Amino acid sequence: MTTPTENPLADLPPSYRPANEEPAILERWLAGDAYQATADDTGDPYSICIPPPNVTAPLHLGHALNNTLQDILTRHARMSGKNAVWLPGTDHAGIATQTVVEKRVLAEEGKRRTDFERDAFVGKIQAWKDEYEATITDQLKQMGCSCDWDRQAFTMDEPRAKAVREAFFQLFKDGLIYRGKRLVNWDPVTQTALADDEVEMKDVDGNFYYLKYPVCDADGNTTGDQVTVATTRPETMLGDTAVAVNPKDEPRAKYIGQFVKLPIADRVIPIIGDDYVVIPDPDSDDSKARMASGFLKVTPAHDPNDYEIGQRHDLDIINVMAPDASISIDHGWPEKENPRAIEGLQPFVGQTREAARKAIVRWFKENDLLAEVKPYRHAVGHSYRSHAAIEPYYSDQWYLKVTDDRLAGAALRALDESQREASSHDAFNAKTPRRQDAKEEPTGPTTGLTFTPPRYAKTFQTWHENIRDWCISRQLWWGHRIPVWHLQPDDSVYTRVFDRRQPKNNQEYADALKEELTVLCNNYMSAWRAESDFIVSVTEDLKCYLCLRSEAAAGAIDLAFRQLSEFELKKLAPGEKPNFADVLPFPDEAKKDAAFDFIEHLIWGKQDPDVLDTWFSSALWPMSTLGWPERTPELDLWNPTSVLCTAREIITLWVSRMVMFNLYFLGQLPFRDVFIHAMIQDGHGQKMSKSLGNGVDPMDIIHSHGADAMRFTLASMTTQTQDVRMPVDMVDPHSGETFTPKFITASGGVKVAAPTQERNGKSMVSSYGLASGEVKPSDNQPLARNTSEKFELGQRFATKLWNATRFALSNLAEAESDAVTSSLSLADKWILSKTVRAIEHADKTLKAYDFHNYAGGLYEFVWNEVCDWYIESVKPDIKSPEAAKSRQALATVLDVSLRLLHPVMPFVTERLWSGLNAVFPQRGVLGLDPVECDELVGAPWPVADRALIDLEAEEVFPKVQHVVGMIREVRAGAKVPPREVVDFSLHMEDAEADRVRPNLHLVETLTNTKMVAVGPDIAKPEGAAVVTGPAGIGYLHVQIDTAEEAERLNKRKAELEKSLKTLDGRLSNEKYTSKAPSHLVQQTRDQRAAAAAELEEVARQLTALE
RNA sequence: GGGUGAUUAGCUCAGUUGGCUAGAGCGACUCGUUUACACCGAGUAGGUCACAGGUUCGAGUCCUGUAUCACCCACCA
Repeated sequence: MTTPTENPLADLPPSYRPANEEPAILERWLAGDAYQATADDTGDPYSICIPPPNVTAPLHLGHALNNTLQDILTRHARMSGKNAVWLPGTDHAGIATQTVVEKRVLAEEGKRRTDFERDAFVGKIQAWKDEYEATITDQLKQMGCSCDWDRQAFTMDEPRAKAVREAFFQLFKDGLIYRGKRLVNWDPVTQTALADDEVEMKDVDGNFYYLKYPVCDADGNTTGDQVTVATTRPETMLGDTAVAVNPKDEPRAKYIGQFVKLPIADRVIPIIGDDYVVIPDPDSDDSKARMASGFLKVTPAHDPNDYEIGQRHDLDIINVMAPDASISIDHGWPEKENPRAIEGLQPFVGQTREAARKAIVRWFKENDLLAEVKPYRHAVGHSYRSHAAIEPYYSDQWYLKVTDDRLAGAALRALDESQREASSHDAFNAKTPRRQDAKEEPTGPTTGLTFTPPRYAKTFQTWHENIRDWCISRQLWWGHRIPVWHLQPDDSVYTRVFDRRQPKNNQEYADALKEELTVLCNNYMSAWRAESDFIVSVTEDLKCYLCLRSEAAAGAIDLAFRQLSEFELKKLAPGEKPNFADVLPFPDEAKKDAAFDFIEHLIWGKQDPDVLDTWFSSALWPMSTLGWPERTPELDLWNPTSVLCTAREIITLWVSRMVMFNLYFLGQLPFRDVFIHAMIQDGHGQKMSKSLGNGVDPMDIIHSHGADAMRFTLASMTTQTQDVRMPVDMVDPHSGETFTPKFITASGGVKVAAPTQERNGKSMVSSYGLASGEVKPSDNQPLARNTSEKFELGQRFATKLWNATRFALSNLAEAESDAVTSSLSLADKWILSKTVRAIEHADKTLKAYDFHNYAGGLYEFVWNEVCDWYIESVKPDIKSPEAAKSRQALATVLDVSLRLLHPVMPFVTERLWSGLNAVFPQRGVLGLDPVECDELVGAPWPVADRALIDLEAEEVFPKVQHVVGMIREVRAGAKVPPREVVDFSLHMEDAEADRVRPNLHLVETLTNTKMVAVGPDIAKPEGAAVVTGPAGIGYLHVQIDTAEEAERLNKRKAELEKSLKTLDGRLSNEKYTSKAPSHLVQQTRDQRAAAAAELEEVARQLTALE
């Protein structure tokens, strides 16, 4: 039913300008709550948690890709009738955000973090966060991301903080969080510990220094002998506590048991035997064996291997550095009473690592103790944030025991069997026990974790098989404060415990102390009616910690101790009790005496100043965004989520930890599907990053090409094997011209090469204040917008779709009513059949996360099949009364195309949808009856009846295409003017001709010819051009140059002879005909027959020409 | 040191379990502005599928080795 409206095309402008259309569409979606989901809706649940972008900076193209893919999945799920939700949010990104704010504050105010109170500085970071969270949210909205914005989360907002406290508490209670004094990866610049995966290895040029140590006896009397140790880090020798030799090292093993007198530090240290030491071998393949001296200096406080050796041999651990990695005797130096040592050390104290290294080497040289220096290139860990060299540093940190089978083991077992590699790891023989206080049976899956592409399963597996405990504390201000308070019992508690329990060792002492403190705390807490909200932990060295579950509990205890300090309890006489009653009104008055006991015997320690590693809160994301620890309907419905879509760099940092936590706390996987997509690099294969200045703001691309173009291009570039290269250009804001800056990494700086174009002899780059040569990244904030020609693909496609729709709508609107009965033409049947296949292809590719082929398939369908063939076929007659069915088909094909494309190009399809609705509201053909819908965003996904697949049409239409192709080729070759209508006759076998004959008007339409004869006995008209091909032989009735004709025919002849030779060779091979599948052999025979027939004809025509 | 991926047209990339006479987009060249579209249409050229062996009737595809590039992991003597 065509119901022409007033002038529907008035609001579909002739050319497509995304910037003119997208904002209004976005407005309509947001106002109409198009993205919202509720937990009480029916429909299969579908959920995705956004990988929360860091609030450090605006999003770049990598995010655009990541979020485009998620939006495609979400919109597809929503259209497919699922109860789909996409949960948005951002990550506080502890160290990263704090670092950028520190830099800004230093640049703008000249102040350092330590010039502020903690709360004041956190306020500054909070302001930064607010700014960038708003920017990021706006970027996502403009990209068309259909997140449920009412559910936006932040990893540090109150609901997420609650989840973090709860998770920490439970892990603490279950004994999985412990305090340990270990070597950590210390970043001396940001002065915090880093996790193993926050350390980047870089090759650096260094030296091997060979230092001579005098041998002595146990009392320090030198024997005159010397041993030579080899080291890359001479400055750590101040902390040496042994020299090690391999016991199997024949010539050197005799030194074991002797001592050396450590120079400068004036310390007598033993020579010990340890297998770890590499035996020197100048001919070895191992560079270490070539460089080794056989004597290894052991510095347990400054080298992880030495630490291990130290543990084995019970060596002292002497830290010789301050937290800023300068040489210091105030952080664990044990020999301050040795005046000779102090005197020797004095020149080095306060020097940086680098300066101390030179100074120590100089000292050894001056004292004739430097044997040799050899250059050596080796890998050194650097902070991924400050890029400073990591210092192995001995300090107290909190650890999560991820090595526990309940965590790493469970994660390993979750991996789908089809993706597991053979492994003897213990975890595969174990079974995860149910957690003690898990309240309800989990209903979700615990196994079947599947990676796409599958190779990333190996990364996951290897990581968990070699996992080490996770250092979760960070010495930062921006993050979740660790919910642990340090407790200090007074002496009377220790005495009481010791007297009552008579502990035999430290462990027993610690256990007894823990019980005692638990009773004390319990009394206090129960007076506040807050039982079981705390856990007391006592380490082996009798340090006491109190972990609190809730803010309320923390508040209660904090209140008590604030009062405590006011009363200055210490000043009271022994046994004298202050009167708390007035200031501490306990809910349970009966227990208040016991509560006072608690206050009296504990000196309130402060809350741990450290914060948690950012990834701790990220690990809870699929739970915390859905309301955990509350048992919300959302959590029940949408956890496990449907898929995690991310880049490979955070498989270990994030994916692993989400899997472990979700399994641990909820007993089920956070998701079963993990889709790992490509990374976007710049045109030179370098990773895009803001610091390199090659990061592209998606808003620039939206500005130049439109959001749909960006999305479509990104999706179609994403294949499963390769990273995506995106050459970055810049647009001159004044002239609009594009030029290509070149970015070359050079020691953290960026080189801007001369631009490709120069105007008026003046470099365009320098007109932006960018000189050629080294510039600082911060100088490189482009005034010009970035762009990339890559996005023209999507832009052209959007325009094509726009124009095809305009054509259709103008004809549908102006057409007469469909009173005359009509039937579907060959072209109609063919395109409807292809439409069904397009639906199936989209379904299949989306299910497989094959975005490249989803986008590519629709591009092919719309551009080639619909536009180039179908529309061109129906064009001349589409308005006629007889073409009513064709119009129905055209509208339907357009309808389906818009639906299929909507997930990847939501804006333009939505815009065209309203045009289609206005012009042709009731569409659909038998077998494909799309449900009407006002807005495409809420429209159902098309479902096709396979009965609409028309094999006959799919066979005949290509024959028409063949004939058309033949004619066009000759027309172009013969330089026939396109407007000129030329007669054409087609020589074809009868059976074939019968099938093609009803559709000859198509050939006429598509080639601008007039078909004068078709049949088995068509003779060549005098002087006509010959057209040959698999479809038959035709004669184009034009006068043609004989030489050109012969040349063309000879060329074709050569092609045919070549293929005939190949085919004959195959067929004459008996092994082929006997072993290859019969249908292939038959196909070869058919091909041979066709080629032979055409060759014969070509040869005959050639003879005739001569 | 270990691992993963890549190497296909001038450029950027596809190529599913071996059947290929190797494809697409961009760029190049030739024609063309007939009321959807020059952000277009029609046509053409352009490839020893990195290299060397092997398996097979048949290899871009599987196996082995080599080279180059990228990324990840690894305790800095």
